[in-house]
Amino acid sequence: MRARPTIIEVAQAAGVSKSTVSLVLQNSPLVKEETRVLVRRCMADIGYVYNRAAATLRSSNAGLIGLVINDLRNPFFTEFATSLQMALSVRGYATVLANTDEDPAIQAQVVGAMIEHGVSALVISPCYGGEAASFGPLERAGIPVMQVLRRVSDRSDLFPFAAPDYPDGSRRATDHLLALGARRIAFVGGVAGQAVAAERLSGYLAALSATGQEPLILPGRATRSFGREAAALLANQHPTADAALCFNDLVALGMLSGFAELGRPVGGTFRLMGFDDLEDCAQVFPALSSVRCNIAGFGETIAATILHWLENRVLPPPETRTGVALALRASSGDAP
Amino acid sequence: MRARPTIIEVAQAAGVSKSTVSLVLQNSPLVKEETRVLVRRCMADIGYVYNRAAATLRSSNAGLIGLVINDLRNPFFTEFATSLQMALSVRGYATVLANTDEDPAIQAQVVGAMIEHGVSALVISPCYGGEAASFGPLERAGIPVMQVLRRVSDRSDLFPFAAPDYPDGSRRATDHLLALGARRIAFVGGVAGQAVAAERLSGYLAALSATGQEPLILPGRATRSFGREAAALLANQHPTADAALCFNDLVALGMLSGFAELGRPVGGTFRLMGFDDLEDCAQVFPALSSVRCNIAGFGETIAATILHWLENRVLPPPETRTGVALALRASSGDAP
DNA sequence: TGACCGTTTTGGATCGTTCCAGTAGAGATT
DNA sequence: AATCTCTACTGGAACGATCCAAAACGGTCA
Repeated sequence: MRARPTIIEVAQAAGVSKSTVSLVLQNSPLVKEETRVLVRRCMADIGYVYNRAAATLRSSNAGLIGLVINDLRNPFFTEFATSLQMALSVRGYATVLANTDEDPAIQAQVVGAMIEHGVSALVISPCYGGEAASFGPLERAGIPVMQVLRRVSDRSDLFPFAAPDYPDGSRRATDHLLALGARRIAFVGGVAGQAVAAERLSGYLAALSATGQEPLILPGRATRSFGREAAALLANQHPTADAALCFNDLVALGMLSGFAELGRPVGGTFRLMGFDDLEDCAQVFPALSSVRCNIAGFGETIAATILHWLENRVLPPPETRTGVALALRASSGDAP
Repeated sequence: MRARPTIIEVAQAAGVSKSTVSLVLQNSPLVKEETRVLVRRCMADIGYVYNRAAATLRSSNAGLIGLVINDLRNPFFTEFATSLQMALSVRGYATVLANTDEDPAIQAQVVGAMIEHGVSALVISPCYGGEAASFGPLERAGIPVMQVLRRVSDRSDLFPFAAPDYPDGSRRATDHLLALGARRIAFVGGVAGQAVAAERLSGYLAALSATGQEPLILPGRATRSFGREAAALLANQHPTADAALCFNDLVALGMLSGFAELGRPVGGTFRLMGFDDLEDCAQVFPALSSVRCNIAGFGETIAATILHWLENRVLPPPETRTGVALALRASSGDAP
């Protein structure tokens, strides 16, 4: 377990100065090709590894990006985190990840830790509540920060926001159900007062208001188990409902098993749609129609946006909406 | 966007030396309670934030733990990563996470990046292949490294291994199916030649060999879509099979929808069990029996183990197996 | 009073880079 | 021949903490 070699040792081995070695490390055009090759070979021979802590101290650019997620166990966020991390890795940045489990106190703590670690930028899918404790320190740190998937701080000038176009998605999903002849469409899941729930609900309400159909809203947690309960609730309390648009796929998948349990088929007399288009949707039976957010593509877009901001000082617009599409399958009733 | 204050400014404000401030930061018992309080207040007043890069440079302890995962989109690994990260966070460590998507080249690259960032220790659920490119640099870096969930490097002395007791789990699951009267049990999913598949298969084979029943093995990828195909395959090619133990829950969930598609009920004449006990198992219909690995608890155990190694230089045993339990539900046929 | 002791505090060296001002040397220009 | 320009390289001063040997302080004791 020897101490790892430094650029000074590399410099000695190559017979140049440490400054030259440093320039080689930065791929500076100032060094002759010949010396560059020589230095690179000496590094390999000696087993040199770059010490980023030292570089960071001097140049305050750690090559670290923070990623804070409110609920990593939810596949929607996992997919986002994974695609973002991999895109950053390709560009030479490492990702410090933290899950907050929707807890503002944990969020404040991990944001603080990330600032200490000198992350160059931060992407946050925030939890609701306790904005000041997290966004205050971030503002003081003066690093690029993007809010994604949810807007919690209203300082979109400082913390630009990006998300799929949720209202458009639910509007189109509702229109689709209406076009298939649904007369009573429920909106199931989503906690009142949360921004994402409000957005997804708004498209549903907009589409319904054009028809005169009364909304039927069953709010609840965005989980499979709530979906199951909701299936029973809907069957018992609202027998006239002939379709449901769910807050997200988890709720819809839960409803699907709830209906299976009740022995009630889905896709014929009752049409069901989810939201997010998780991988599972295509694999369950009957296959679940959903609103595709292309979350992997979204993750890559965010990676590009934040790095562009970081490297070229180009502030993104305060709000970015990415397009959504319908993924139509058997559960909404138009597949064979 | 002012530069952030340093301990020197804190020292001036508090009227002490920078050394004292440093001692306060390290919670050293050498400083008087009175001065500690004074210094802490000055830090808060000034808005001081700790600069870990500087501390790391001097003391080479970054408070960063690397976590490398072969397939983060799989909920099993997500659950592990999340619980590990949160446990580390509580202990004051930040987590640098990378997904390798089962690609040895990506793995080598991210491991290199983590070493550059000076992670103090690393936890890796490795991909198969390309051991040298990842474990060579790790050995040279001389940091604590644990292999979890999969053993790929056979240097268990250098890279201790920890995983749930897979063979025991599949043995007990198979015994359970046998006890319920299953006469022909298939093992579905898992790629031959991979260590985890071999282990999970071994318990199945061990349990069967005691009965004289012939094994029936349908190898395949550990995905929902393979599970769906396997359901059809089993129904068509092996009609005598009356039970299946799957390589993991994804395969079992896929089979469950495959059988639903075929109109064949599960839980009565055909018994199905998964492996891992993902959250979904309890929510699908019929609820899926599985082998519970308590992966959240496993994540916390690993956090404790690696930190104990790091902080107290106590090398963990070369192999650790954590207990598993059966989670019995309707799909194996003994629930009402 | 002065030597001694334990508790707190302190200045200066140090970690491994990057940055900056400057130098050496080769060729072009006057 | 002297000056200028350009390229390629260099030495030393940062960056902001930690570490260490030593000093300051207050109290005890002979």
